[in-house]
Amino acid sequence: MYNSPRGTTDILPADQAYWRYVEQKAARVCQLFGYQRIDLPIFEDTGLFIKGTGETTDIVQKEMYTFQDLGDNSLTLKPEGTPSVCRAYLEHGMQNLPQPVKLYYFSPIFRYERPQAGRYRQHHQFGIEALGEADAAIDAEVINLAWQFLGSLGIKRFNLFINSIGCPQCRPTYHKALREYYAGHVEKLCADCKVRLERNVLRLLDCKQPGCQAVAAEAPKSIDYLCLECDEHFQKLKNYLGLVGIPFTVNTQLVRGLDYYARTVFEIQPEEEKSQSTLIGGGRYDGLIETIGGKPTPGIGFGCGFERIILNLKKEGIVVAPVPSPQVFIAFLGDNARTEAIKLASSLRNADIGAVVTTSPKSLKAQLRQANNLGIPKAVIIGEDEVKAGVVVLRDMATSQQSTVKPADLPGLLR
RNA sequence: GUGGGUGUAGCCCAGUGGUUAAGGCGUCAGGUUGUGGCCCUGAAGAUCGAGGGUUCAAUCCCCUCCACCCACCCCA
Repeated sequence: MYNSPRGTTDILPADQAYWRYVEQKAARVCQLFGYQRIDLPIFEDTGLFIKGTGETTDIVQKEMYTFQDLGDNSLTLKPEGTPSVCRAYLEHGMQNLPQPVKLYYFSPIFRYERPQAGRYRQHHQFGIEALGEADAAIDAEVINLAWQFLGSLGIKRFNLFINSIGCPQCRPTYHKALREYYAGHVEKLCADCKVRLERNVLRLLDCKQPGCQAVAAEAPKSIDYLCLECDEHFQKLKNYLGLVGIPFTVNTQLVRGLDYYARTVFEIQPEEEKSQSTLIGGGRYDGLIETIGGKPTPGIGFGCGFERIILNLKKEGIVVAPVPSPQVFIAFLGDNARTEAIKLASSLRNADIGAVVTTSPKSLKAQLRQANNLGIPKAVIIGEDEVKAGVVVLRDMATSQQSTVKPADLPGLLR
């Protein structure tokens, strides 16, 4: 016996309605905002992530599924979507398209992590990216799209948090201030944070240890150190969000784990926050495309985990429409009827009507039970008498009403 | 990677150091001759997560491993 690999799950027929629902809502909201679908490979050259995602990130340092293929190339199963999209943007000369280029994707994502509720080694993301536009209006649009998406799913309680972490011009000043501040409080920090102080000061801000939180609460805030341009950008973003009526909270301790973020970062959380609860996370990555070999090009986007969305749909008791059943079940009695049943099913399908026939002969009782269990609304019954008369019996499963009809009339009656 | 909890049929679960491991849901089949959903009856389905150990004997005790859940970490 084999099990699915650790941290992976099978998406069974019983759950498909949720997946299709989320996918359809996502595609619809993207269409409403003018974002176009792009599908990308699930593995990429390892270097793309080392450079793009960033060498110091946890993702690159300890979570990638990296392997050599038979041609001795180092490949990596996508640990996130953004670098792939940027690679495709460059590879296909999308700088020459009207800017911004607005894309969305669905992709499995692979990270070697310890599985937990809402955290998997293979999960599925819906993501969008807007490339080639620096104006804060696009930041607001991306956030707006995320907001509308959650709303369209019927999820009621969620909150938006935003922050600005500055740009390469102003961030050094802030980092310096942060380091100086923390230098005075080293003794109060947890072991992890002492390491972070050396490696990635920003991360100190979102440590969950009570001692560290107390220190972080008093720490200098990035928004107080923004350069003129970054500050203006952040003010504009807030204005645009107000314009479309999206409530937000500025969380000055919001930092994201990827190296490439600049200026805007944001997260959407369900109201009752738990440890693996972030529904949507994103931000601006103006340096990324240059890092992977393009001309300096601004970009912003977000990622959204299907599994967590569906967890919340279920938690909020949102009922989704089931994947529709075929319209008709064809029951037969005897070999001659069987022949007719198979031919009839085929011709109904050609007329775009879903039809199911029992594959091995069974009692009529068993066949109707099967129809019932499949949720099929109509049954056609063919016995020897019907074959002789060239008719069939049409039964409505909900009302139990039956009538004798000509096979040729069925498409009209069933459609 | 660290710590804690759990692991009995497809699902939910009872149970015991020793003859055929209980029940519910679901599945399948019957309840007379060609009719589903309710009800009744019956059947199939479990090497009691895996491996090792203790014991005359282990699903139950011990160890290891694996998986899932929870927290840390990280993130979607």
